[in-house]
Amino acid sequence: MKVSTQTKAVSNAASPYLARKQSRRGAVLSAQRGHILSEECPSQQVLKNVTSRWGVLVLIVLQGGTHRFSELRRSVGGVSERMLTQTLQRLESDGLVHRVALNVVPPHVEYSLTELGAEAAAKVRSLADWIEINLHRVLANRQTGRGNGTRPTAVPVRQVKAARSGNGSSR
Amino acid sequence: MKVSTQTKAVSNAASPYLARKQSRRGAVLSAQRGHILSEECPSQQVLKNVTSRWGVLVLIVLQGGTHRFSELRRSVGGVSERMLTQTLQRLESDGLVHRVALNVVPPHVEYSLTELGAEAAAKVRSLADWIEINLHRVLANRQTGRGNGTRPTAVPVRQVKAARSGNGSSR
DNA sequence: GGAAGTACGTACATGAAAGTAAGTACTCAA
DNA sequence: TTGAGTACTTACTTTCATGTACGTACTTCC
Repeated sequence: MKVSTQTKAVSNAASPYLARKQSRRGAVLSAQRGHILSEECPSQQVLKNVTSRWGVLVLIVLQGGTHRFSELRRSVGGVSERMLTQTLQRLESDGLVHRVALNVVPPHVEYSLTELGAEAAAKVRSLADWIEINLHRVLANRQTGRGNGTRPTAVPVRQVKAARSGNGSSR
Repeated sequence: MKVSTQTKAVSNAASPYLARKQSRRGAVLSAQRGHILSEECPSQQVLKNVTSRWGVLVLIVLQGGTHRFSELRRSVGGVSERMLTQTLQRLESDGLVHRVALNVVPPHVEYSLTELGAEAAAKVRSLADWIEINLHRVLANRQTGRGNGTRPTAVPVRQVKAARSGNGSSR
């Protein structure tokens, strides 16, 4: 019953999407790039885990070094224990986070980034940094109320007979 | 509460989260970084728009140049018209995407990245590229079934009396 | 002359993500 | 002796994202 196919259904077919990319980078990348754009490509799942609401924040915090579960909970702000657990488990199963449970009675678990995780975290943080730095530019845009100016609500055009859209505009 | 503070509640208070970061970067960044980690910081909303399932893909496609709505729909693979519209509108209101509607009868609308959007798209793509290139490493991890090895399901420790967790582990 | 294409808007349905609350087995400080 | 802290799990609920379907005002293709 709805096994939350999240972390599942990926382990089997680990083939068609792993096309060798290093062969002729640059060219292929901008031309076809059929991987992440095609649905059901496992990379979309990884992307989701990494860019999920809490995933991003956890990766950023862990960039600062090893943290205990409760430290993470306090650092992130707003996470519920349930969500933090789930996020960490997904990141762990993707090999981005390393978990070490000390076998003591008041539970003590330490989380840190793996090599893989450190690389991903760097990318994620780069994005986050950009957003924080440019936030004012984005907010400025929102206030000027773009997004509904030219929008014609329905199709109010009436006497403007078609202009034959026979131009390739792009590509 | 529960005003669906999503797209709202951002326009007014555009202040406490816009702390000047450029002043003493590096240092502050790794030390406090209170912005994206604190809930209700508008940057989380921007992050969500940019890293949403379709947001990422649209940005990547638009990096290839101007596209019409229908071109985007075909390029992305799996998007419904509704979702594409919504995604584009959010990106537009964030000032990342520019929309030009030609006033002709078979509707013709062109979407392109703004300067701001191009910067964001570069970051996003960097992440996406990393994921595609390292996908095999992640998938390899999943198959070895990490994530439940050391996990003690409940609290099976019994005779291991507390080891005084009085260490600062990190930070 | 009916079908398909265009770029949406809107209503409804579903499924996934997230929150809430409680339980666990034990320790330590008050 | 009560309360808080630890690192979770499980069950249940709510919120949100997304999908599906249909309408539109017109044109072009078959």
